[in-house]
Amino acid sequence: MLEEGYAAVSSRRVASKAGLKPQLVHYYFRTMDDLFLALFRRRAEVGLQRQARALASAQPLRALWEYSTDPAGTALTMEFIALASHRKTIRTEIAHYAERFRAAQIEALSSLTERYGLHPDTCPPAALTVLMTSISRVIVMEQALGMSTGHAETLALVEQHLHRLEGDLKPPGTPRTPQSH
Amino acid sequence: MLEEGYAAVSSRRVASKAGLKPQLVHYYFRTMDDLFLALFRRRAEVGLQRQARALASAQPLRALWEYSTDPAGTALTMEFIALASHRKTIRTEIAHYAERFRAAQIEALSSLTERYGLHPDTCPPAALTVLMTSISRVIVMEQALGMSTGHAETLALVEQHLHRLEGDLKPPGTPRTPQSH
DNA sequence: GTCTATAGCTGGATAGAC
DNA sequence: GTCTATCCAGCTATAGAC
Repeated sequence: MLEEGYAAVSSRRVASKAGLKPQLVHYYFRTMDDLFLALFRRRAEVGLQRQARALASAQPLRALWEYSTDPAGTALTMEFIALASHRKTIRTEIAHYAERFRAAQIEALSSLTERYGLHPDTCPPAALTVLMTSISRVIVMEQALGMSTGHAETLALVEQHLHRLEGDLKPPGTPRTPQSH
Repeated sequence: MLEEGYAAVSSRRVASKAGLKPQLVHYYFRTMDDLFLALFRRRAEVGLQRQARALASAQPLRALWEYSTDPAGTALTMEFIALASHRKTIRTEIAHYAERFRAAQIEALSSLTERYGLHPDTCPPAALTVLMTSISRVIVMEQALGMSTGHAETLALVEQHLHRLEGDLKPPGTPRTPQSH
């Protein structure tokens, strides 16, 4: 899917990669759409857990931002969205999971608004999640195409806000305030 | 392309829509990629002109926003991007035109910064174009999937900023200040 | 579960007549 | 420019043997 797109994923090629006969693919997944659905669900469940860990970390916004700027993950997600645009059953499934991702983000960010002193009118949590998703997705997508104009300025803007809300970037194990032992 | 995706565009189907034989498609465009390239270029040139008109209007930001939230246009662009992800020649061409679109936006917005009293540090024109592109593209994409969570809040945020910078939405023919004749 | 065999379709692209 | 003819390849999916 990553190298040649969803349309290049055939039962023959999948079987060949697995060292099996193409008919076995149809034995496990009757249609190719069934295979895509199974693949998407497994990926989405793992992703939901990773996102939950990110949102529970010491710097939730930074962790979320790093998670959403992963190039390989974004590329595969875009491929699934392209597929979903033309298959109703897959579209329904993707929309369902995407709403779960977003709901978890909104819930986590809502509990941060007072801690961070965010005015709900200036930028409600729901809008913040859409903003972060949009920016990361489009920049990663454009990078994959070889574009770069405006990226540095936009990333600087994001970093500026992240810094204001969560301070410097700290490695995962580092406590927010130095502790003596 | 819109209904079934770029992978469903074949010389046979194109010819059939045109009431001709498939071989004629190969006569005019040796390969299918040549056909996609020609289609993309024609669309891009028209788009550049439309964008230029939008940026030269009385409310450039609003006009740009309306232009970039067109569902059909966005869907087709996303289809070309999906195609470009897997064909080098098409990727190069799309990146080239996308940079031209962006450059025109940045140039137009740069001349607006002082008129609108925008601080270049708060939001440089280059970042503003990336922001508007990102938000519109992702929201339109999500709407196509049937998602809606967070859209209202985000659109309200955009409208709020558009209003601050360019006032109310006025129909194209309406002058910014009432004029007597 | 894994295989062989097979039906039936769709596709890109070229050669050469007119 | 448009056609006929053609090659060769790829694909999904099912039936049925072992």
